[in-house]
Amino acid sequence: MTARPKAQPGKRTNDPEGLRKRVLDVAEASFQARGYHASSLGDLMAAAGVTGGALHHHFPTKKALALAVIEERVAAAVEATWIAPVQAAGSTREGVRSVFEAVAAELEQQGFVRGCPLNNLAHELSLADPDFRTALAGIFSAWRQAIADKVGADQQAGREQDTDPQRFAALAVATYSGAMSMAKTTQDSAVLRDCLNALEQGVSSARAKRRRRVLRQYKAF
Amino acid sequence: MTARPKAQPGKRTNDPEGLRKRVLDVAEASFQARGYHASSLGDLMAAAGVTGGALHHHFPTKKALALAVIEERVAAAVEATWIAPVQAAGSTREGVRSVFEAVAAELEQQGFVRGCPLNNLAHELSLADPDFRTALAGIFSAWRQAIADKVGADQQAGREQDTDPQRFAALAVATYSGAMSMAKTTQDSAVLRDCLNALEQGVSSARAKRRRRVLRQYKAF
DNA sequence: TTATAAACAGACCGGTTGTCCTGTTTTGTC
DNA sequence: GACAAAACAGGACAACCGGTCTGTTTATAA
Repeated sequence: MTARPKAQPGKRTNDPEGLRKRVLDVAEASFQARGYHASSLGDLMAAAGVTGGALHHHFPTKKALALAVIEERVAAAVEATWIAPVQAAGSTREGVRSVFEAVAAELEQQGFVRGCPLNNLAHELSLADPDFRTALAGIFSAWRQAIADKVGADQQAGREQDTDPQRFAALAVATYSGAMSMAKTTQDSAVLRDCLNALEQGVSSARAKRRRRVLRQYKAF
Repeated sequence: MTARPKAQPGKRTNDPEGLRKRVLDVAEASFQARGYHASSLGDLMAAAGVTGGALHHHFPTKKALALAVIEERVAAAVEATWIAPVQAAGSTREGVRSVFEAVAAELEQQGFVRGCPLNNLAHELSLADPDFRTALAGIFSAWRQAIADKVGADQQAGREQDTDPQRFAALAVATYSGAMSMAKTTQDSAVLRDCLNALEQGVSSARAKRRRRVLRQYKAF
């Protein structure tokens, strides 16, 4: 009865990749639901079924863990939720609409709004540490650029001629971010549809504006 | 040498209102810059020059302090920054434009983006506590309603006939919130102007759309 | 097998946090 | 001036946090 080797002696199996994934899963969920500062490493260890030694082996500090969550998980979430669907869509407008509707539908099905992972962490960590801010800003930049590129592709196809790609991309990202912020606070996803409709009314009427302008040019000749 | 009455004996002056104001000032600034969880009461006490007993007398818990900051300071900031200027403006569009430009100019002058007080706290606290969420949601609601009412006033003056007040208000609030989020993360206020320009292009061309529609009606006759 | 490093376990520690508590001083009221 | 309540001072404390440390087990390669 000198040394008690845990429950069963000698039944451990090293699985560094699996353990790392488990930790990231738990951290991503907890950061999303409770935020960075409100998530203690003790809670994460318990939720992931991981000891302190193992956690420290993979992520030396809490900051390193958060940085991994941002770079691997949050960036991937933005890529999967926004960038890929927009790129795959027939047009920027269709892409934006499909994302808004998909997210709204998902929120309504869940009945609970956790908010945008990127914006959640961005608000809490952007001013806390330059490394956090840089990582988060990079994701925002990629997100916005993907939409701007899509507008550019539309324009090369003869559409959206009087839409400024960068400006529209900023508007789309900002509208979604802000709508998710309101949806999270009010716990009501309806604001997403309101914003989408208002956004589309403006964008679609931009086409009308262009037609009228072209019409005037023809008249002028 | 039994009891040592601080530095100078008997030179205290009670100033409950002033002390309370000082605490709220410091808390508002710290919550804005570092967030709720990252702001310790010890830091706030030191910054405000207040002892633990005095702080506890006015704000029994940290939550009570945060609730006071939200209800008294954040709500007032939204009122002063957004609601009052929009109500005072000649039109909704002018009001929104003036607010965006005023904030952008202020940020450029400061050279630093701290973000929107309401959104900062909303992201961190909405899911943390129902009382927080309710208080924050109320501010969002008042903000949005003020803009919607202004659109309604425009419509009674014969303008913005095909603009949905609630939808446009949601879009304006969301765009600003999201733009501030990006500006904070990138530490660049330019995105505010991008969003404003994109927003105005959409909104102003909505007028064009209506004119065209009216024109068609006349042609039809 | 044996050497070697990676992977993991688990206790430990200094510092911090929010809150509470007791006591003292000031203020208002009769 | 007496008295009660409000305002304030400041220490104490238990819980918790993140990080470190030592030691053990597992995998890898020679």
